Amino acid sequence: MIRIAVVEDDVYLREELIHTFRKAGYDAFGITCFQRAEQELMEEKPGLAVLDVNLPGKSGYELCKSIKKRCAFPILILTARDTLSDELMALGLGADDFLTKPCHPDRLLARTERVLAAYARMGRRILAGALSLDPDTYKLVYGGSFLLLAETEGKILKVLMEQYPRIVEKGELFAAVWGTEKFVDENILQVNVSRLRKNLAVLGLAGVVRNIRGQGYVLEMEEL
Amino acid sequence: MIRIAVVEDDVYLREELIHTFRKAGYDAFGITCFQRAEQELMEEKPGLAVLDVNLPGKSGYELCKSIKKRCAFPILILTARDTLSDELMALGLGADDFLTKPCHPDRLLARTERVLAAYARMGRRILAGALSLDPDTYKLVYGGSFLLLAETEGKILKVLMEQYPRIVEKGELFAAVWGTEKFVDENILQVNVSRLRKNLAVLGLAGVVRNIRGQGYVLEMEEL
DNA sequence: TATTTTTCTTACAACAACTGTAAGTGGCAT
DNA sequence: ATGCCACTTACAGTTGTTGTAAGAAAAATA
Repeated sequence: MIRIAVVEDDVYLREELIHTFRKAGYDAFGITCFQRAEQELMEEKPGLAVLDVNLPGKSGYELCKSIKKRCAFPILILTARDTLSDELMALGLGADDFLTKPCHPDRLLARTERVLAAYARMGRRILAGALSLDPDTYKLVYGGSFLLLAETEGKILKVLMEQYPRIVEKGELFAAVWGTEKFVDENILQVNVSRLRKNLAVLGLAGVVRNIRGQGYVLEMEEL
Repeated sequence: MIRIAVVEDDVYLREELIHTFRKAGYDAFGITCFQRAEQELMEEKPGLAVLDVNLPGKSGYELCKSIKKRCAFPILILTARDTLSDELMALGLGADDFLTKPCHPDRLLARTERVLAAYARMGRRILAGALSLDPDTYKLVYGGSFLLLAETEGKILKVLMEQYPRIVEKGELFAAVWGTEKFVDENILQVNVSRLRKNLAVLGLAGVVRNIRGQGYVLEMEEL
């Protein structure tokens, strides 16, 4: 069953949204601790998130922006204000759709289904900055062109993207790629990072995989 | 430059839309012959199509539906009526977004960019019925699961999907897959079709690739 | 039913791509 | 200046993909 996170401070509206989703067969749940909303969303990894932009504390727009930088699930923005600039702002932040309160259940569900169908059809992807990686084929899409990575290189990049923008220790990489913390040969990682870098350079992504001496590897990108 | 097709019967609105797109750096053009709109769209293969649903003759909804069955470009529905049922209908037909007239240029461009970004990010795909194929990796997505095809099998399926629901002659397949009409060994096609079928069966797609004795192969699907 | 044509299936060997090993070079830090 | 860490290139084993070959099954024709 598809899980949907509802981030909304108004109790009544939140429960109504959750109820609407549950009746339609989704596994909806509310997030009430807005300080930890981002963290919770990244841990839960729902199939979709509905996000009120008028949250107390951190702006919902900020939340949307920082989630979209590295999340793989779609986000529906919900707002009371119905101005064009709000809508443009939301879409500019990478939201997948924009709905105004009050919102008819049928409209909510229609938009939800459309977004989910689009995501399902393209298959799941891992996003980090402007990079988009298919975790099954290791096809990396960036700025209109793409690159097909070999399995090992793809796995390394996948971990780096999932953890972006964190530094990933070499032990973690060994665990994720070869299934063991205890790396027999330190060199094999370097060989594959080297190959990965050479391939990324073709896309104009030279210098993106950086080594932090004694710590591990990071993805480093300026652009969104 | 990205090409945008505008299908709208009102001259003024059409020119205004085209002008808005051109000013934003798109290569927009109008389609006026609505009888041939579908055919023209399939030939032109624009990067996006804006479609008025209140066209003379064939309903815009019908047009959207039949295009979406086998097109790979996004469609924006434009309508004068602003009822919920119109919107639900449009989204149900597979439209990528829904806008009401009159539409502010900024909103139009924002929605356009969002849809194009989504398509660019997922990379181009070939659609036929409920099947979605990545023509670079030959990853086939269907109903929540997926399958990675080998190159030759993928090429065959790609041609069948591109031509869906037409029957494809064996000569065409040889031309597209091996680059020659004159097939040295008739058998190699059968071998690969056989392998393709076996793989498709895993996804529950047994019987989808059909042979028409003496003519060629077709995709046959009931569902959307 | 017998015969011919077309299509389908399985096994096998050549080939290409990917992976890890090995060995040596380069760069950073104390 | 020395030692450690990171990088690069070449090579060989392994894996998966491709086309060939040969025979079985199915459909049309007589």
